[in-house]
Amino acid sequence: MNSQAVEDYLKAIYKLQSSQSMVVTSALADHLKVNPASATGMIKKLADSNLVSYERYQGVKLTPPGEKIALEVIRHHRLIELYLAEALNVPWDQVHDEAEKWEHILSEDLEDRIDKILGYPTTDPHGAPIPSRDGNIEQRDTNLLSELTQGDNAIIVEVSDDDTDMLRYLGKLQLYPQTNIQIISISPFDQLITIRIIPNKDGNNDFVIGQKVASSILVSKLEEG
Amino acid sequence: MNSQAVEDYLKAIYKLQSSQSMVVTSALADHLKVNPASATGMIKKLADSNLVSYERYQGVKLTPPGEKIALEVIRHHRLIELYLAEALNVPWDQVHDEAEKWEHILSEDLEDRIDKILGYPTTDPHGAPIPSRDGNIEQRDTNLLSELTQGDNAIIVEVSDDDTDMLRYLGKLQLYPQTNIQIISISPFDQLITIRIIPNKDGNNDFVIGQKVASSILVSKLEEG
DNA sequence: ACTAAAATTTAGGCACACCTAAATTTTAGT
DNA sequence: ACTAAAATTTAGGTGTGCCTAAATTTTAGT
Repeated sequence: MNSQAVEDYLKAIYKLQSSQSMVVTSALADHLKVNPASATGMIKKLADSNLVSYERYQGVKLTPPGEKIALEVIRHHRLIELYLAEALNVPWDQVHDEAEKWEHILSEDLEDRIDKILGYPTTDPHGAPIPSRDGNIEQRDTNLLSELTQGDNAIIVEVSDDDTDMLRYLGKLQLYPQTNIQIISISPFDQLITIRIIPNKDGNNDFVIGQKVASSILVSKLEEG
Repeated sequence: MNSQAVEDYLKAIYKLQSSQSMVVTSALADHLKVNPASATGMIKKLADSNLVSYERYQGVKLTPPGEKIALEVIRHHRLIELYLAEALNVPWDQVHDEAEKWEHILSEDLEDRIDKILGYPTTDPHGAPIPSRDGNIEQRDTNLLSELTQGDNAIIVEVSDDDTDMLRYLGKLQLYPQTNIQIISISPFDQLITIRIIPNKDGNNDFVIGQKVASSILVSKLEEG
C-alpha cells in the first residue's frame, strides 16, 4: 500500500508538472512544506519504486504508474470535496482541508457509492475536473483571468482550491465557476482589473481585483457578441 | 494531537475494561494484533501521558482523560457507522472496517454535521450506544443471548460489530437489534439454542444457533406475557 | 513451598518520514 | 572563463511504532 506521504508527493508532482514539465526539488519541498533534503530522500524512494523518473540536480517527472496513482488520489480528493459540499453542506472554503485527510483512506467501494450518489459528476466545487476511474482527465482551453484584456468576455472555469481565505473572498465577490464576467478596464502600473458580472441586473456592480486574485482564477474566453 | 495508534490503544482498553476492570497486556496485544512487547512499549507511553494507570506485570486502566479520548473515538466510530449505513447504503457487515479508518480523521465540525443529519441518534447500526459529545454513554441492563433459558422472551439490543462473517450470518437469520425473540429450547451437551422470531407470521420459522453465535448477541429480557 | 509454564518486560533493531548541517553541483553575473 | 550565490544532495540524527530474542516476574500444579 502507498503511504500517505507517497500519495501526497505524487499529487504535488502532478500539480507542479502542469507548469514546468520537470519539477525541481525546491518547488516540491515548498509545496509540501518540507525541507528540500527531505524531498530528495522521498524522491529517491519514489524513483526506486518506478513512480517517478529522476535525474540528480535536475528534477523529477511522473512515470505512467506514478501518474495513475496521482490521478486516483486527485479523483478521491475532488469527489470528496463535492460530496462534502453537496451532502454535508460544508462551505466551499473548507472542503479542501477536509478532503486532504479523507482522500487517503477512501475505499474503492465507497468511491463508487459517492460517485453514484452525486450522479457521476465531472467537476468539483471549485470547477476542477474530476478524473475518471480509469485515469482520464478532461483537458480544457483556459486562461488565467490575469491574462485577459479590456473588453474581454469570459466564463469562470475554475478557482484554486487550497487557500481558504482566498476562497472566502471570491465567494463574497460571487466569483464562482460558471459565472460570466466582462473585463471593464485594466489600470496602468498596478494592472488592477475592473470586473463586471454578467448579467448585471442590479446595475453598477463593477468591482476591482488585483493580480494576485486574478491569477488564482481560470477562465475560458467567450466570443465577442 | 493523539496518533492513530494512541487512539486505537485507548479504544481497545476501553472495550476490554468492560469485562475485566484491569486490562492485561496480552489481552490488549491480542485485540490489536501486535506483539505483547509492542503493547508494553505503548502502555508506558500512555502512562507517561497520564492516559492510563499502569502497574508492571499487572495491567492497565484508563484514567479519566484517557477514557474521555476513548469515548470520543467511539463516538466518531459509531456515528460514522450509522452514517455509512443510512446515507451511503453500506451493508451493515462492512461499516465497521470503514469506520475504523475514518474515526481518526473526523473533524469536530463534520461530526456535528453528521450528527445533525442523522437526527442526533443514540445507537449505531449494531445497536451499540453512541456516546454523547460530552462523553456520556448509556448504561443498559443486558444479558448475552447465551445466558437465556428455555421459554425466555427477549429483545435483541446489540450485536458485536467487528466480525464481518458473523454479521452477514446474523443478517441472513434476521437477527437485528430491536428484533423480539423467544427461546424455544436448549439442547443438552452442546447447548444449541432453538430460537423463534416474534411475531412468527409465516409459522414454523424456528432455527438453531450455537454458543459462539449466541454469545455475540446482547439481549434485554422481556417480562413473561 | 517449589518448580515449570505462562505472561510480561527489557534490550536491541528496523522502516518511515522528517530534521539540520555540511558538501557538492548548477547557475548566473562579470 | 571564473567565481559567488543558489539549489541540491549527502551525512548523520530524531521520534514513532512495530518486531524478535532474552531476561524477569507471576501463576498454577504438585
